[in-house]
Amino acid sequence: MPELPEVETTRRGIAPHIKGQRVSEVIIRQPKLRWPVPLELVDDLPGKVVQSVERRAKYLLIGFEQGTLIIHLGMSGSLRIVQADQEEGKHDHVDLVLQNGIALRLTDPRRFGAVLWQPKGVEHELLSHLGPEPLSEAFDDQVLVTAAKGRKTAIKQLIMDNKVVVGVGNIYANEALFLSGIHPKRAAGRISEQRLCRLAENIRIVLSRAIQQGGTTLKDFVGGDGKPGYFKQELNVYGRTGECCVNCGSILKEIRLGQRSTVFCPDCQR
DNA sequence: CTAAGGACCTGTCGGC
DNA sequence: TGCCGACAGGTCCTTA
Repeated sequence: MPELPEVETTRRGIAPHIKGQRVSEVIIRQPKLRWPVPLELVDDLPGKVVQSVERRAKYLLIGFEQGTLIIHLGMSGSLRIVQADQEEGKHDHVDLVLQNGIALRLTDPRRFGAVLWQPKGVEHELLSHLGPEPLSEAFDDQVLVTAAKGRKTAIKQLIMDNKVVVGVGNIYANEALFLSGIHPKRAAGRISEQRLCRLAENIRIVLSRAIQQGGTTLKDFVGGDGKPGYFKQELNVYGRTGECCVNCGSILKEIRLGQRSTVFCPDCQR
């Protein structure tokens, strides 16, 4: 589930519940995630106070005076606020129990997610080579132009490369390319500056609109009733293979690009 | 340096 | 109904 908009929605949802709270207990039921969950957290985290809840790319950063708890939701992860005594489900791997009686609970069936600890002072290796945030000023029009120069890579793979720009997942890569009228397979180096700028703009638009959508279901999400419904938004191409293009009516096609499903309009996207 | 593919996991769905 | 393969919103790591 988690693309950048959902991670941001999660961040906004959990922040008010955990910020300023002291950790009373850490429960690790399943340490085998993408990387082993550091078991020292069980002994070391209790007593510490959550100072900040931030996001970098799709990583959630829970800041303490002594360091940062890094959480990634992988492909199937979600974080929810629950009552600390709520019975755990099959894939509820980690609980951060807080002194106010609630717990931040990580659920992740596929276990591609991660929970890591980074002591204060040094940036974590995973975060140190990331490109600019797509919704920050650092993602200006030059970013794609520079990154695309001389590259033969398919443009879709370029915008999904975290070293170029972070947070553009499969769904929104497809959508942004559709809005820009660019064929996903087009060599990045063979796209005009003007079109690359349009693509950058559409990445911003698509992501911020999705965050707004996530925001509408924020309440339900935090209440523990379910997941954010942002993806109910109108997707133009993703998941619509074989259906009609909303622009021209042609049949949307699906191909594989770097093992990922890629949907586009063969007539609108060149 | 770039590019391509495998790896990590479980759950679900479509076809036979 | 049951089994099997393909596929799913991510991304690091190895290999060429």
